[in-house]
Amino acid sequence: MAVDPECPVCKTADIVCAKWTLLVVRELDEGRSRFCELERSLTGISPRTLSLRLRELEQEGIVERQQLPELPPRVEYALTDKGRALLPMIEDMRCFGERWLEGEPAVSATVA
Amino acid sequence: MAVDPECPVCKTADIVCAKWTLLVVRELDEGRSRFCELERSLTGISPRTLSLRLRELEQEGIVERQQLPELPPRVEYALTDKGRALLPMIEDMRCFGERWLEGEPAVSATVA
DNA sequence: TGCGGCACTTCACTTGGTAAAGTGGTTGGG
DNA sequence: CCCAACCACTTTACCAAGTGAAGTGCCGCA
Repeated sequence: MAVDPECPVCKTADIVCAKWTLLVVRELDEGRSRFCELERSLTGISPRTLSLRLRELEQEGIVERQQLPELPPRVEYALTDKGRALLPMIEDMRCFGERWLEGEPAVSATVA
Repeated sequence: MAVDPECPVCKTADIVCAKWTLLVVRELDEGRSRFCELERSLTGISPRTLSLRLRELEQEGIVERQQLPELPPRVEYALTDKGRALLPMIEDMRCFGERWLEGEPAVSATVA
């Protein structure tokens, strides 16, 4: 997926532009969470995609996977500092969406 | 591609997470540009993808397409205000990339 | 007159994401 | 005691997005 491995913007885009990535991060910002909890709050995500995304994010050091030593063994995911460094982007996107994408999906001019 | 049409973050992600989108925007922030110039500066993009992306971005009101009345008719693309509203995200991504993605693509721990 | 540039489009192919079902381990209920 | 359900995922088959290479129609220039 990489475009220019030298360019910080490209490298970041390669990570965060995979579908659901930012939503997973936003969800984990609410607090550590288990697989099935994420599955429930991210309505529409397939377990396969969630699984892939969590593994990628773990490899990138953006989320931390913790297998609790209980029985049955639950698994919890949490954001790392690196992961929290993605939050400003999400905030920018929220602002952009609220300011420029209100209601209609960019149909015609709202001139009047 | 849409996930939750009510959520500003999702709606924004649906636009900016298409491949090359942010790079096109960044390129146009350098000044208005023509199709083949974009093709040359965005090394690796296929003309099909560039064409699709420009059309989508035009529909969203993020870029402006201007057919100059010359012969042969050149076409120029430029950012709108809405398009410039995406620049903070790109800046965040650059920062993130520089701070957290230096050099290695997240191989192993840099603990020491 | 034919060569090259511009602004794309078309086509065949690969990759990424989805939906639905399945797996293996672990309780809890009848 | 055993069947159902829950958890944390995989597997499989499919569809959509992006790629690479080639092609199109228009033009100007030598």
